[in-house]
Amino acid sequence: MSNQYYKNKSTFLVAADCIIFGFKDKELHVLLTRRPVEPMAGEWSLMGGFVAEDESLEDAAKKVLFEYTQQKGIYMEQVNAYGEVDRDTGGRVISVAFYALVRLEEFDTSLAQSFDARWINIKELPQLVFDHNKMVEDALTLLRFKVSMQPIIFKFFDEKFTLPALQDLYEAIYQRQVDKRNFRKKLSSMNILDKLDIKETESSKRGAFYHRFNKEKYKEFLASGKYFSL
Amino acid sequence: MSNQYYKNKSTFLVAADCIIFGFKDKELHVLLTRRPVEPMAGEWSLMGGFVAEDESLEDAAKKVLFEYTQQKGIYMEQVNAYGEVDRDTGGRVISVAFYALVRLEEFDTSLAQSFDARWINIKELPQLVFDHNKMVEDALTLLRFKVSMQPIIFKFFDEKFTLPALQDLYEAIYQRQVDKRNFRKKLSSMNILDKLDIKETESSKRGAFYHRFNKEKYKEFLASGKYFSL
DNA sequence: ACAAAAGTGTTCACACTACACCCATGG
DNA sequence: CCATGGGTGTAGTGTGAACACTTTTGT
Repeated sequence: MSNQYYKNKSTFLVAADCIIFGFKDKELHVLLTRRPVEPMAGEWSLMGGFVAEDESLEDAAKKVLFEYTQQKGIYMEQVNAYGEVDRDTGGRVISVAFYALVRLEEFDTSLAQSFDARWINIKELPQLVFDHNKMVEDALTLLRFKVSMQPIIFKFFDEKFTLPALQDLYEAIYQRQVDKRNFRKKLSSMNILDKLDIKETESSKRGAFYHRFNKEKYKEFLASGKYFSL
Repeated sequence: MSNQYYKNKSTFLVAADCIIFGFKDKELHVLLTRRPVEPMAGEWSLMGGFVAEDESLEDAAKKVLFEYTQQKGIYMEQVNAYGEVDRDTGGRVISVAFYALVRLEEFDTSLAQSFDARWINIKELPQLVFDHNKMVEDALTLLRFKVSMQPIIFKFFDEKFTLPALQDLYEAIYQRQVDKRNFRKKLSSMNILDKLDIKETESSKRGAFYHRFNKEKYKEFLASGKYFSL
């Protein structure tokens, strides 16, 4: 099928590696696994898989995501391609990294166990195989940028969330404390959330009202010429 | 050399495509060529080349850059990897795009002619082969972001430049007019430029003083806890 | 009654915007 | 002497940061 001018060129294994972020215990976590194959078998690693002939890079990443989370429609974004000659000690592999945001409320922990996978606090990241630490670093940089520009922070939650939890997540992503009055003021000035009548009462006695991201309100917000900023 | 677990996996042609930006006639330009090979021979295309077995992705992009510009030490940054199954109609090719900033003062135009290459105003971008238009779009988005955050705008110039030219470039990158007093105020507040005693007298009668980006001053600026912002 | 987290407004400093005139020079 | 682009300061407005107390409720 390949054109004649494409002959005699080197070909490469191409992998899709996923930096799967989740929010848990007021901290940002990454899903890691013990690498199942040689070389470096047993070492901490990102979730990954090789790209197949009839798959796009995104398809390959989605396949990996679904395999380990069983969630569909996960928010995903490409980070970068990594292509140092010796990056993978098992052979020449070009790897394309994607980060993904998963909703931990609906995460099946038994799944994780069958893959020897664990949610690791990003503040306690171990040494990972190959250049995976660099991938996580790059993914975090991109995540921070995107969160500040687009309403993707809500994708960590399954529809509804409390403002204290949202703030905890924000603080976990940026690793810095923010004033809750200022945080709430910024959110309410955008008018993109619905306050529900229900309270979440597990993490406090008084209880915090649930809120919901309202897509319609967000469209109006954009239409008024403003830009999202957190 | 490849590990046994890597066998029986599909391999792919991998290309490095370069979005080469330059500043000319008060407008941002991209270096394009007439694609020399089938399919789509003769159509407008970015500069690109296949990655070789012993090259990193960056090496491959640098090779392409050097081939078409003969400049070394060009500022270069990865944009994204493109891997749709049918993106290249000549075969399955994964392409990694890089943007680069070249100094047009020292560009050898005879070179460009021998490659059938031309500097095209980004406001008049023609239809390009495959997904190259998307690549340029993504590169521009990234360039704009980076320029606003890091002092890379100076890499369009060969050491010295005038403030009017710098502003013209800024306006060309963002496609919007800015007030020259505000623009200069922001620059001078950072104190990262040296004003030279020489004037550039070609584009005006009075002449505009040359300035130079001062790396040492910039380090001090960063050390004082401030962040670059344009 | 008290501990623990939720919720709420105001003030101040700084950064961004808008805006208009004089200067130097070549022709 | 005039046309062309280079160079300069100020006032007003909006945005981000700092800051403390009251409310609710389970124990």
